[in-house]
Amino acid sequence: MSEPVAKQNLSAEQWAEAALDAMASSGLEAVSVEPLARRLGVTKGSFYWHFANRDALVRAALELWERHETTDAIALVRDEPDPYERIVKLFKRANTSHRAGRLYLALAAASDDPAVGAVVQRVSAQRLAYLQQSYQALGLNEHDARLWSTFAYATFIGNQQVHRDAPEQFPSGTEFREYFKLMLRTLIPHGLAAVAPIQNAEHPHVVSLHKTVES
Amino acid sequence: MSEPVAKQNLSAEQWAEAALDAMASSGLEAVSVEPLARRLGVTKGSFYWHFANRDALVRAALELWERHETTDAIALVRDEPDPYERIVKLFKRANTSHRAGRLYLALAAASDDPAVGAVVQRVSAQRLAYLQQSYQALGLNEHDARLWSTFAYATFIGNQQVHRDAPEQFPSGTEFREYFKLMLRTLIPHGLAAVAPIQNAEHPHVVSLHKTVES
DNA sequence: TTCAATCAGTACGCCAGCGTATGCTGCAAG
DNA sequence: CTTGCAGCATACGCTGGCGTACTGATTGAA
Repeated sequence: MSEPVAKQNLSAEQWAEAALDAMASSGLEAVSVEPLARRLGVTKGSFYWHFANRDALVRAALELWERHETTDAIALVRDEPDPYERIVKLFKRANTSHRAGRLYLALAAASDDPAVGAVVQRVSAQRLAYLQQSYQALGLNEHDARLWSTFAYATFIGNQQVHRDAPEQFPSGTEFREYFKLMLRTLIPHGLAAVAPIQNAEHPHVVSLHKTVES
Repeated sequence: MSEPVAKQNLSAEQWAEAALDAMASSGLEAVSVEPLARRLGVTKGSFYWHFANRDALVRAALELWERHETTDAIALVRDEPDPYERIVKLFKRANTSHRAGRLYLALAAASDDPAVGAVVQRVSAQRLAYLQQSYQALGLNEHDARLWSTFAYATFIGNQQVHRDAPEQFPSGTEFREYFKLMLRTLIPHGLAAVAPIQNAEHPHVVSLHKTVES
C-alpha cells in the first residue's frame, strides 16, 4: 500500500502479508515475485531465500488468510452469548471490513486454482456452519437454520460484490444504515426465541415463525 | 467449449464468443491470443486479421456481453406485465443460468481494468435500476424500492458466488427449491403491495423489532 | 483464367516474470 | 580479527504470450 519502504531483514510472514495485500488490490495474478520484491524494496534474491518458489509464497499467504479468517471469527464470537447479537456482529463485520471483503472476493475469483479453491471452500464452509449454528441457537430447527444462514451469507457476500462492482449504486451514509437495518430485520427471524439468551443450541419453546417450506 | 474444432473462416464475433467462454471458465487473464487460437484450431495469423490486438478482442467481448445482458433482460421483461412475476423471473434466471453467473463473476473480478470496470458498472446499474423500477411497480415508494432492490440484487449475486465457492454447502435439488421460495417470499414484499400502494416498507409479518444497531 | 480480397500459417523479435547460480556484506561467536 | 552464515544483490537462461512481417491458400467476380 505504501512506497518501497526499505525495511531490513524481511521475514517470510511479511512476504506473505505483502502477497495478501497484492491479492486484495489486484488479484492472485498480482502475486508475482519481482513486482512484490520491488514494492518491498528488495530483489528476488531475498525472496528465494525465504521461499522455494512462487507457489510456496501463495501457500503461505493462503495459510495466513485462513488463520486470520478463522481466528477473527472466533474472536468475534467468544464474548457474545446472545445469538442475535452474534449474527448482527457478523453482519457488521462483513459490511465493514473493506480489505477483508476484497480479499475474499479476490481469492474466490481465483478458486480455479485447486490450492486456492480448497481454502476458499473451507473458509466458506466454516462461516456457513457457524452462521447456521447461530440461527439454531435462535430457535430455528436445523433445516430452517440451514436455509436462513445460507440466505444471510449469500447476502453478505453479495453486498461486498455490489459494493465493489457498483459503488455508485450502493447505499452509503444514512441510507446504508437504513439498508443495514432492513437486512437485519429481514434476515433474522426474531420474535422467536431471542428474548432469553440461549447458551446451548437446544431448541426451547419454539414456534415456527416462518414455517418450514413445503411444495 | 470443445476441442480444437477446425472451423473454417472464423468471424470476429466467434473470437469474441470464445473469449467470453475463456473468461467464464478461467477469468480475464485466460483471454490470451495464442491459447485461444489453439482452442479454435487456428493460429495467431488469423487473430491479427480480425483484431488489432488483444485489447481490441477484450473490448469486443465486453461489448458482446453487455449487449447480451441488456437484451436478455429486456427480452425477459417485455412479456411480463405483472411486476411480481417479473421479479420472480429475474430471480429464476439469476439462479439458473450457470454460464452467465460465472461470466459476471469473472468480469467483476477483473474490474480493476478500467474498461472492464466501466462495463460491469453499467450492467450492474442497469439491472439495479430495473429491479428498483419493478419494486416501485409493486407499490413501494422510490426510497424503499431502492433499498429492497439492492437487497435482492445483492442476494442474487451472493448466491452465484456461494454456489461457485462452496458448492457443497449450497442447497440443491429439493432443498434448493425450498431455498428459492424462502428468498422469494422474503425478498418480495407482496401481500402488502399488489393491491394498495404502500409507502412504508414494513414487513407485514414482522411484529417486534429487536432494537437493531445503535444507529 | 486471372486477380484481388479474405483468411490463415510461419517465423521472428521483444518483454515480463520465473527460477538458478553465485557474489557481496554485516554481524555475532569464537 | 577472522570465520561463518543469514540476508540480500546481480546476472543469467528459460518460457509464454504479444505483436509484426511476410508468405501461402481459397474464393468469387470480372
